[in-house]
Formats: sequence, C-alpha cells, structure tokens
Amino acid sequence: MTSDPGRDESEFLANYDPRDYDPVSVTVDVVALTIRDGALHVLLVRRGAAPFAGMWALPGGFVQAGGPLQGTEAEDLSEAAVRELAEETGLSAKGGELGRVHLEQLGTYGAPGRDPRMRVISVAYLAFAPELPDPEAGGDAADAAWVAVGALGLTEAGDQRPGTTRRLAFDHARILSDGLERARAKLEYAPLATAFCAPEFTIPELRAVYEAVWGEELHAGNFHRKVLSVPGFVESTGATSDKGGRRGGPRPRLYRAGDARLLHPALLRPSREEEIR
Amino acid sequence: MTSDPGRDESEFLANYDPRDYDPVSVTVDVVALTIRDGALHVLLVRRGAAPFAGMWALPGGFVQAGGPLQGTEAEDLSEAAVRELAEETGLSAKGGELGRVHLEQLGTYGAPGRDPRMRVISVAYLAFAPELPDPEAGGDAADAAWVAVGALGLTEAGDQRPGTTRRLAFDHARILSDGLERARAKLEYAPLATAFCAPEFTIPELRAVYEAVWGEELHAGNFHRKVLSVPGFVESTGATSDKGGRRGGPRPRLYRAGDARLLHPALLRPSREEEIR
DNA sequence: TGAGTTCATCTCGATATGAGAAGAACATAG
DNA sequence: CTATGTTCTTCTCATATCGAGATGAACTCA
Repeated sequence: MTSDPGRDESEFLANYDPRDYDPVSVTVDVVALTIRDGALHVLLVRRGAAPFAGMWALPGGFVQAGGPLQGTEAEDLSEAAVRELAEETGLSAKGGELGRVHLEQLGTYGAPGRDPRMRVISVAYLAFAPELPDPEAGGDAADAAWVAVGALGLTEAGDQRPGTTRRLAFDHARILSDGLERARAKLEYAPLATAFCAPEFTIPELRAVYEAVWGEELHAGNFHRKVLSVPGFVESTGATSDKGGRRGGPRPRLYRAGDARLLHPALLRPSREEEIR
Repeated sequence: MTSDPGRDESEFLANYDPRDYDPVSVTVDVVALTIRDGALHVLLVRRGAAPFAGMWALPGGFVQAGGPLQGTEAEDLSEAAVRELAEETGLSAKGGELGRVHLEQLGTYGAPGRDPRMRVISVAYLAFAPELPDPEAGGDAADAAWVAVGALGLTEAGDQRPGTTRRLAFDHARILSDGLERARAKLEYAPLATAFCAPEFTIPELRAVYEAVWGEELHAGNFHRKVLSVPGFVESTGATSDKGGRRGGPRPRLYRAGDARLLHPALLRPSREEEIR
C-alpha cells in the first residue's frame, strides 16, 4: 500500500486507455405494457435497419456513453430508457404522455452472440402505462404499434410458437416473457395496477387490470372487499362515475391511488398453486 | 423493406466498426452472503489497484468481451460472476466450495461518474452460500474476508454511517443495500434459506437463518408449525441430530430441502408494517 | 442432582379468504 | 314504458391461517 493513494490514482488514470480492451456495447430495451380493450398490450417497433430489419422488437437503443466521438452527454440507464421510448414512438417524455408511466429495471441480458454485430449487453426496463395514443415511428423504427400480448404466441420457455406472424428480433421474446412474469408477480404485492389506470378509476376498472394481466377472472365481491381493506391501496374521491357499465348496472364510485408502496396483506392470484413446483 | 434482408445485414456488418463509438465497459460485481456465528456476513475484497486502492469492495471485475485484443473467450454474465468470485477469493468454482451456492442477478448500475476511469456499467449478482472457508486474496485483491454486515454501518439510503472503518468503494454500499433488501424479501416467498444451510439441517438452524437475515427474533413454535405446513419446503430425513443445543434442549430432527420453488403461503416477516408506506 | 434452556406440539382468539347470495341501480330490447 | 338481464356493492358463512402463549419432555451445564 502507498501512503498517497490519490497520487497513484491520478497516475493510473493518465495511463489508462480504454481502447486497449475489446469493445462491449450497452443498450437499453423497454417492455412497455398497457391495457387496451381489456387486453394486455406491449409497445413494439418494426426494425428499419440491420440487423433483423423488418422484424419486430422492443423499443430501445444504445446508451449514450458520453465522450468526444459522438459529442453526447452521459446519461443514466433509466434516462436512456425514457429517451428511447420517446424517440421511437413519438410520445413526449417530460410532462407529456410518458410523464405518468411507472418505470423499473427488469434485468440485464448479455449472452454472447445475442447480437450479430458485436458483444452487446442489454439492460431491460419494464414500464406500466395508462392507455396512451398510438405511437408514431421515429429514429430507427420503420413502424411502431401497441400489440396484444396474446397475439405473439409466447411460450413459457421464452420463445414464440411456430406460425406466429410477428416475429421478435434478438432475444426479445425471452425479455418480454420475463417482463410479463414480473408484472404478474408484482401486481400481487405492489399497488402497480393503478399505474395502468387514469388518475381516477373505479374498482371494476381496477379489477379489469388484474384480470387482463393475470389472464383469469376474479370474484367481483371478494376483490372489492379486498381492495378496500388493504390500507393505502385506494382512497375514495367521494364522487361517482357519471355512467353505468356498458351492459347495465349501477354507477360505480371513483377512487384515487393511495399512498401505500406495498400491499399488505397481498392480493394473491388464484392460479399460483400450479407454479409452485 | 428489401426483399433480401440477409444481404443488407452482411453488408452492414462489414461496414460496422465499433471503434466509431465512445467506449463503455461492463463489469460484474457479486454480493455473496453467508451466515457465520449467527450473523449475516458478506464477502469483501480490499482493492490492491487504483481506483479506490486500499478500500473494500464487492468481488468483481470486467466481463470478458471475447475478441482479438485480449484473446479471451466470450462469457455469459453469470459465468463472469462465478469466475470473479473464484479468482478473487481462492474458492474453487466447479464442484468445489462454490458448487452449492445459489446465484441470481440483482440489478445493473450505470450512473455516469460512478467509476472515475470511464463509463462503467456494473451488473450485480446476488449469491447465497452455506458456511465457507475463509477466502484467500487473488487477482487484483490485496485481501479478502467475510465481513459482518452489521459492522458496515449501512443506512437505508444506501450509504455508510460516518465513522465506519471499512469504507466501500464505488457505489458498492448502495449495491450491497439493494442485495440485502432483495435477500430479506426473497426469504419470504422462496425456499432460499436452505441455501445458507448444510445439506441436512434442523428447523432451529433454519430459523436462525431467517433471524440473521431479517434481524429479528421469531416465535419458535409458530415458525416450526409454518415450515412443516408449507408443501415442499423441507422433507424429513427421519434422523435426529446427535447433539442437543449448546445450552440444552432435546436433540432436534434433521430435514433436507424440499422440491418447492415457491413458498405458499409465504412466510411474512413481522416488521413489514413499517415498510409499507 | 438441580436449574435453566430448547424442541416440538397444542390451544385459543383474531384475522383473512373463497364461495355464494341478495338488493339496488342501470342499459337495452321490445 | 316495461321487461329482462347485467353490474355494483354489501352480506353471510365455512374454512384456513396467524400471533401469542402454555406445556411436557429432553438435554447441557454447574
């Protein structure tokens, strides 16, 4: 050990040349989920450039490292996720459509060969959004659309069933599968379902979110009792919706998201018994 | 769209030069946890080289990109985690001491400026190990040791309290904090506590794991009832420990880990009420 | 031998859950 | 306008789970 590590360090930095190492690129990909027409949808872009040109993919792109070659500012990973989402879909980031989305890190995918160009490490993010307008393609994307998750033919193994029309590029089928499983699990113990709703929502709307994500119907009475009994999940606005349901029924009451960060006790999905082993 | 995307793609790859981009490095860091003397310990190395020479850090290092400059094989991220763990601690990877550790991805940290050398993205892994021998320093590490987590003065904000002797390099205090919170949460619904134990263990030993990770005492009778009632958590060996407890008591029975992947119903920690808001 | 500790099991009240029922409010077809 | 069917909201009841405490037997140590 030296008595002056500070000197060692500046000396080290002066002699350090990153170009002596094999290059690795870092990208950010986003699994953005929303509910449309009662079904879970994911935001996809059609690739306009190689590799995998013409195939569908999660919105994403390279992280701006910050340096002289491209003259870009260094950005944190979550900032890169929001930027890519905005660039490739035409949705506005700050205060606009993307202002109310919940964003969290999903995982990082770095198997050798997952990108034919070079060694690419992808940091995947998971986003939950209320119903948003149709996206407009931008950046490298030839097209962009909300696609029903059920139409992608995802298998439990993270693949797509043969015959599925919209094929996903890279290992994005696996990333999407992981994101869906995370969403299903997290709805149990976190108040995330409200992120899919408008600022004011009804209990039946909230139940529709759970049913869309979990893919199974819930007991309306028990769900209602449960949501109101979990402290901080929702709070009443005192108001009532101005219309009844599409097929009849009384006007439901309106609620806001509460201040709880965890749901206790949790809302467990009925089908969990199958997954235990 | 072209009618022959394959040609586009090979053409693209021929013209593609990664050196046109600002460089980003990717490292893997490991939060390796174990129980020693009834307390939770984490594996740390003392840095021998700049930056942060002399400070303590999580074991880790650069991912081998696979390329001509260094002549290394490309490796997946989890392989890199095991390799770094072995290199810097002298523990043997395959079939040896590291053979029985549980490894999972924790998260990725990429804030600009977190490494003074250059833009570095760190993929953090979380490892759960039964009691292992003392490590031997290797690679870039000047020293390596199991350190009691309680002695590091971690705050909820991911910092270290002033006056703590062992200072952590980079943002490793935050990474460690995140790893501990993941461990605490995951013990609730996954049979991970058995990963801290020998192949055969007693219910009181399992309870000691929960108490060490959660930092609170549990009701022995209720814990016993609960563990035996969760399907697939543990299975009886039929045998009985050959000694009683250190301070008396009957000889406890021996169990093995069961085949459950999720604990249902979960074992909820008593103190969770404080974290809800 | 005696005192103190621990394992393993049981009891009891409080709480949570699943399934079903019922009344009131509403949309829509006729 | 009326009749029919749907939906919201609240109940009931049986069952499952949980927290707290108690008990007897087995064991260590002084």
